[in-house]
Amino acid sequence: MGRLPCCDKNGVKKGPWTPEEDQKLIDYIRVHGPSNWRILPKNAGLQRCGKSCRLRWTNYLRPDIKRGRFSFEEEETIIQLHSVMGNKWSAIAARLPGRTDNEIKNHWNTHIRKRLVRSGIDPVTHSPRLDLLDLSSLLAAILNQPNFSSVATHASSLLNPDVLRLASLLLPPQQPLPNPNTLYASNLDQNLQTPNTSVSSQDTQPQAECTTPTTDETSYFEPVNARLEVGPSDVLPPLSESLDLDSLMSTPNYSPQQNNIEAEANSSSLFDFGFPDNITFDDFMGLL
DNA sequence: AAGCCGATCAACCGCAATGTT
DNA sequence: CAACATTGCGGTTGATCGGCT
Repeated sequence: MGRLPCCDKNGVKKGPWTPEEDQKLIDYIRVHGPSNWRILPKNAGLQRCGKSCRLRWTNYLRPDIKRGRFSFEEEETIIQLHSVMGNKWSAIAARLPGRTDNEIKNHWNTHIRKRLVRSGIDPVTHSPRLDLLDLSSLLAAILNQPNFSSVATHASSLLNPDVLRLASLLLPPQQPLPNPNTLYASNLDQNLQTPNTSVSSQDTQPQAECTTPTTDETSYFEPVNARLEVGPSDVLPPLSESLDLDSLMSTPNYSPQQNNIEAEANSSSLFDFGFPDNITFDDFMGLL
């Protein structure tokens, strides 16, 4: 079917709104309510398209809009909801009173997504991106430290355990990995459960322990025998796929069906540790 | 001081969904 | 039921600002 333009382009102003225009829109809606956006600009004395008026109202002028920095709780909620809903910004906004879909979308694209990428988490699948790091150089740098044990302990609180485990796989043969079971012998006694076995990047389940310092640290260095049974090709997609920069930085179409209920639960635990109320998400990520 | 560059976010565009005649 | 109107949504753009050289 044919579509008429949403408004007559002639004589319709575009670009940033002036305070006078804002006031006209507010005054009109205060009296008549937000309805029939097509005739609203004409009745309100605005040289604007109805669509522009609606956007200005819903995204900026509405009295119930909360502005300012996103709190950590809000950001965590966004991450959790995005892991389940994907780019359904309006649905996410519906769960965050006072925030608009546009605001959440902008915040995701400019802050959250970049930081997830930087910390090795795929912002689309919310699972660790093992392909983002120069793993062998990372691990070599760690191993070259005089006090490897302390460095590893520190790094383990920052890095995805799967990344470290994979790094051990990718190490050149001339750099034998110190026996992790010795390094973490004291911890093994407390961690008798079955270690993680799969680090497939195609596994869409978020790795909850990724940034959680309190989880199974011994899994970073699970028994060598187990690691030797798989090779890098078993845990990484082909390079042509994994190193596509566009795919890293873009947010492609996303199917919520890819994730199951467990993904929702796990994603929420991504940042599931004690967090002071007076620190923001920005502050937290700046520490990493 | 000027120019460059990246980050941010308000606003726009196009399409899909929904409502109305 | 088709045609059209309206609204909602997500992706993208571009103006602006601050930091850096």
